[in-house]
Amino acid sequence: MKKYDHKKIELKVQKEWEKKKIYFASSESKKPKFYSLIEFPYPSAAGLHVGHIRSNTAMDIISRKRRMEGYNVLYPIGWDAFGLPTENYAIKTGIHPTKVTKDNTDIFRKQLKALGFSFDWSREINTTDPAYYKWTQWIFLQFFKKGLAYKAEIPINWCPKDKIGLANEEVIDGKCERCGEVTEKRMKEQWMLAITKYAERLHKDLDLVDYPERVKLSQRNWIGKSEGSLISFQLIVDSKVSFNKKDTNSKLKAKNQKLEAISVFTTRADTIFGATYVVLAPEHPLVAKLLEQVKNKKDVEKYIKDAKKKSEIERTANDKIKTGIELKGIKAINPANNEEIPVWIADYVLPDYGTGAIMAVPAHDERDFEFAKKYNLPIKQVIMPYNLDTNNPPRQGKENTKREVVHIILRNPKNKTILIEFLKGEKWGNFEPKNFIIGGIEEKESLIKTAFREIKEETGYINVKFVEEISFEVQAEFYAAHKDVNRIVHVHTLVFDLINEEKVEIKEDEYFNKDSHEIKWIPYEKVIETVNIPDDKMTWKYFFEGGFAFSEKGILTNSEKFNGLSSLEAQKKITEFVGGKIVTKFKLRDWVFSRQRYWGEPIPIVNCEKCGLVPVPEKDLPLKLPKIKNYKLTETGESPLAGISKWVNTKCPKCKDKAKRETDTMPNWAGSSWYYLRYTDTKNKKEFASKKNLKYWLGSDSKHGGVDWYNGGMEHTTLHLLYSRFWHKFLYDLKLVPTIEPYMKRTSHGMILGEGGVKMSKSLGNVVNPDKIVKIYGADTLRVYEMFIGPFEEAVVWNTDSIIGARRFIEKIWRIGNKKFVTASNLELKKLLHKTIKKVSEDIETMRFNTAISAMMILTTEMEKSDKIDVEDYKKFLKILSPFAPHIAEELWQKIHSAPQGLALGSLKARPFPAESIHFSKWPKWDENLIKDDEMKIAVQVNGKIRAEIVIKNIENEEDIKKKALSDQIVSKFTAGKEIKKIIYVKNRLVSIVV
RNA sequence: GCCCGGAUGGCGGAAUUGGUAUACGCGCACGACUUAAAAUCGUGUCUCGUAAGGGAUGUGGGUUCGACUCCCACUCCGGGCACCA
Repeated sequence: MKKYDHKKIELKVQKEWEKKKIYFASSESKKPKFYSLIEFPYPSAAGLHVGHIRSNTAMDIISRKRRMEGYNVLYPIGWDAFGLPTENYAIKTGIHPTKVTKDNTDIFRKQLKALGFSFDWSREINTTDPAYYKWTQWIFLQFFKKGLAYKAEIPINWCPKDKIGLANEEVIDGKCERCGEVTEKRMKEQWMLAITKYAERLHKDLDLVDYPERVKLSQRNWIGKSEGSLISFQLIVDSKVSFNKKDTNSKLKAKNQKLEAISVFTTRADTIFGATYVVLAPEHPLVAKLLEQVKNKKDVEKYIKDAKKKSEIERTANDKIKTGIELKGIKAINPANNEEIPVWIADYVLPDYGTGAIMAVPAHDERDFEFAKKYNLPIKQVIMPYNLDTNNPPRQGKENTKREVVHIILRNPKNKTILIEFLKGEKWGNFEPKNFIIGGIEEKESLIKTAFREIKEETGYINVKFVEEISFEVQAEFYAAHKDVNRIVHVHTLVFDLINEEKVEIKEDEYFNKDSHEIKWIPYEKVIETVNIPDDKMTWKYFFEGGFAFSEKGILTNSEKFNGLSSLEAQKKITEFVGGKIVTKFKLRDWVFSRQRYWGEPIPIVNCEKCGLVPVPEKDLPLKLPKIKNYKLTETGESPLAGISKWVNTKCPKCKDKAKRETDTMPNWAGSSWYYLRYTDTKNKKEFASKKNLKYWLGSDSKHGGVDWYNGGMEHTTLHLLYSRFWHKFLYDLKLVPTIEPYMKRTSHGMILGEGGVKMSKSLGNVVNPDKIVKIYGADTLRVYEMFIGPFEEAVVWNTDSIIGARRFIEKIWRIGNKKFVTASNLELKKLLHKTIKKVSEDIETMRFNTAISAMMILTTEMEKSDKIDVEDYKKFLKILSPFAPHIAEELWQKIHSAPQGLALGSLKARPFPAESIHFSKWPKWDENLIKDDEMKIAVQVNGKIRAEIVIKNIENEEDIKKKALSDQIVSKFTAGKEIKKIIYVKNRLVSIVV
């Protein structure tokens, strides 16, 4: 037999496939359809990346398997060719982007064909083709007509180097995603798409689709849905400032001096009694109005001006210190308790989230806390942590008793220690508490008086001095064994200092005596690790660190009639009480849709002085990009199109007067937002795709239809994937697509990293050239290698040295083809084959390609050893191999069909394609009976340690197996003289003996 | 800071989801074939120990007859978000 020659085989097979157009997907078929999709590549000058090959091969394997399972498969390919790199290249070289794109796609096409992907090349699309972008523009006009595409003067992220406005998503760490230049804010009139109108549906419909959880999660986070309350705070002229203090009617008059009310958004209405000030964003529209009433107008104006000047980097810097300024002479009224509280302006409040104004609750919000500390604003606790004692939880059926309790931090300031009580014995179950001095408050007794009494009773110290009450209360619930009741205690913590060591004798009783009770002085820094009840731990931390914001939910305190409610209950009740409204807000912003660049779809709108923004009539689409000589950017930030007066100056489609064209182009996310729809009907001149074809390829079940399987990168989760879901939903609303979601199933490949575990990049010089690998090892080897390299959904490191393993596997398959085949079967081998069919069939579905290949490697090793291979078995093996290594599988398949039985294949020259392609043969089924083993080895454990291995037969019952295990020589050595307590038998796995 | 991943031999990675840890591949060592080399095939390859046996899945604890797998605390690495009230 001739040596395996990948070059000859692969080229021949590929030509044959192309000639017979075997991957052509007809939209008229009785077969069930399967639409598999990869993200179409951007045809960069660098050529195909090994990462492209990874995801393309994976979906190729799935597509090929589906064809063999009888599906009519659409596996299309195209080019996402608009965008900056091509344009920048054009600027540098003067070569027209169209030409650059053509050259690059030619290279990509050749490379992809060399890898043997089963794309339907007749459906190739290109986003820069006017026949394609005609429909991108057409869809944009539909957005415009529905009022979802609009122009707005907004601060945009401006990259001074690329001279382009960027969407928030394209700014990474305040820098341009493409060139790394620090971006700045600029006010600019931009085209926007109202994706926020779809926020709720984009969020909710994730329930319908089969995406990886982490993808759903990050989309949900990006959309950022939160439910909260809108609450109005009445603003008034500060009574103290405006009126003479002697005026007895000052409060009344102040009430008459009502200003505007401000609406705040909060998710924590339960904390409103702790709202000690309100804050407006510097950009808040009300600020200008209020300025008239403000006493410190000049300072406030200066602050606002400075805030605007700050760059994005400065505003979002990690260690940014919060700044703000009070609006003097103005107060807000907290609607919960009618207290007058100050009004501030600060840039930590974002203008475009919620209402651009907040109620600040420093005790329960970290940002407000930080701000309050800096400007000495009051901090008032209204939420108590709720500590359920897990060592000693409340018991069902026991009486619940409420108690006010005081915990005392008794300090010895001389040696910086505090007193901790140690309770011993089993009074608290098997938990031994270590805590501060604790005492219940007797009726009508003050906290301080109680504390003095408890200190004396429990420690004997009499000379102590009250220092302060910690403004951090806690609620705890536990079972009090000595009283047989459940306790709900409200803990107040007081700090005392020891003046001297003078003591009286301690009275002992049953609960409280020397044997069970001990007191120790613990240094400050050891308190946290010593104390073991959560209440004291938290309170100490609060005291020692000088306070913190407790931002979790809990139980209300200092909130008048709402005291004792849980946060959740209180949110609704308080919102109602203050006349607020429950609303939903989203983090998602509208999509900035303009780019001031040349190489994109022109926005088909005409600016007419009389008629305003007028859409280009649909019959005039596509609005083609004009040919220009100079792609250089304008200093004004306008698109290069603005310089082509012949193109810009046009007539208004409505009134026929002189008008100017829109010169902005669309972002490169536009073409990719709907490309999967065009694939269903690439040549259609009347519609972006016919309803018939859409219905065939997406399905007619609106809730459960769409592309069957879409694989792509994690980096597109919040960009492309979200954008295209938005477009699709919009088109669904226009009844132009049959399903509410574009993609039924989404999977994500991991990146291929360069050697050393770093990203492949030109600058690091670790980019692997796939052409070279294909030349040396062949496409089949490269495909197998990339699938074998590691788990598909995780990042893997490229290692050129390991490719040889994949090549050896392919060569081994070739050598097996040189064996003499028989019709008699080798049962052991047959069994292994069927196990492998099962494994490969299942692993492909879960994208565990690496273990599928591993199983086939084991099978081929056994095949090569065997001198009897049933030709039908070998054919089955070739079938399961064929999605992974389609060329060699096809070649051997064709040889078998031209070989007389019993003859080594190698002696024959295969006529090309005497039989139908292997890729349309029937996917083999495994025989369950052949998979079962009638004899197997299982392990025997004694006390959890593996001691022996026994052989059992399928037919043996559990008792026999246990007996066999016990009678084993080695096992009996370990069980000798010991009592057997338990024997556990796990079917077909092991016997575990406990002695 | 928050969210999501991850950590297993010299290396890439397996482990039926709680049941014989290290499958498969790379590398390495030895052997066969060869005048020789390459290729190929075979054998071995976590670790300590002559053996019996012991120890190992980032660290420390826990649950269990039994833990890479579950729970708690932590370390390191990768990715995303970042004042979203």
